Amino acid sequence: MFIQIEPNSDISIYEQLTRQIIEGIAKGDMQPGEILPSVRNLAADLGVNMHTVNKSYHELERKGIVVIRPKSGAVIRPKEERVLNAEQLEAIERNIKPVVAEGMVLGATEDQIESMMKKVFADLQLTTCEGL
Amino acid sequence: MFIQIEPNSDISIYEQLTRQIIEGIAKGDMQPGEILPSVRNLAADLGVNMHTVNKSYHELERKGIVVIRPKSGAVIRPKEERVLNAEQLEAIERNIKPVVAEGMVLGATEDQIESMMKKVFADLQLTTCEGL
DNA sequence: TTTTTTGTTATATTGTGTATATAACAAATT
DNA sequence: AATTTGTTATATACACAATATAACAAAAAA
Repeated sequence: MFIQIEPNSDISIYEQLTRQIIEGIAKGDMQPGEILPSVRNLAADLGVNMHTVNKSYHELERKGIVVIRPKSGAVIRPKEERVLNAEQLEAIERNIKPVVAEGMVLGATEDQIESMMKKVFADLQLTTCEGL
Repeated sequence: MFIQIEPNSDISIYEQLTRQIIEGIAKGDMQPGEILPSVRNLAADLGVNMHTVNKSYHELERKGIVVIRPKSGAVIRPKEERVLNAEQLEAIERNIKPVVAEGMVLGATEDQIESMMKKVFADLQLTTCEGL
């Protein structure tokens, strides 16, 4: 995995880790069904504490992205299981709202925000090759 | 102003305040050029500390949404001054990225995310009446 | 079946950020 | 002249982030 932690970021380490793992899955760097590195191994690789990685994995489980098998590992949920329920849809909308509002107030048009979204979407899905 | 603070939220008070002020401006509840309530008044209204409100106002200034005139007040920047610079565009994109990535991994399609964005956009711009 | 690795749990410490409280200051406003 | 304003300073309490160490029991590997 290609994860880069910035210790002096205003984003906490476990949050940086969580985001980068999510982006990694989105990009296809990590396939559904795969097991994430053990908390001890990844912690050693990144030079952070075991518990910080563990916290990130549990955050991913809370979001419904991985399933933690006790004493075994964190498995990326297969695509079949990724059916958006109402709760998750609301969570996404709750996340989008402040971002869009801030963009609007700063003077961005709907088109600008939409094209930004599409750009991000395209960047992430570049290596996924959905249709194959 | 119609601001509601949830003390037991996982979002900090000054962050809740910042978001709701931004949404208020987006909706048109507060017009550009208007002066935000004094930190002491708003703090008293909401039942929070003066410094918490002050922190929120400075966060709004950092984002480029208000201008603080020392010993006077925080003024909502007029629309004419709202020209998105490169830095702000990057900030918006940086905010959008993790939200879109999470949505994708949870199984949302580009269309789903796009329509969610448009819904949020429409809700916020409902009372703005741009063209009048 | 040993040995190793695994996540889990517990305790403790350090540092940072949030939020509050109180007070005083000087400039702006009334 | 009196009040209100943001600013600055100090102090306290609390929660969270991150680390360190240790021990445990189950899973995986030898």
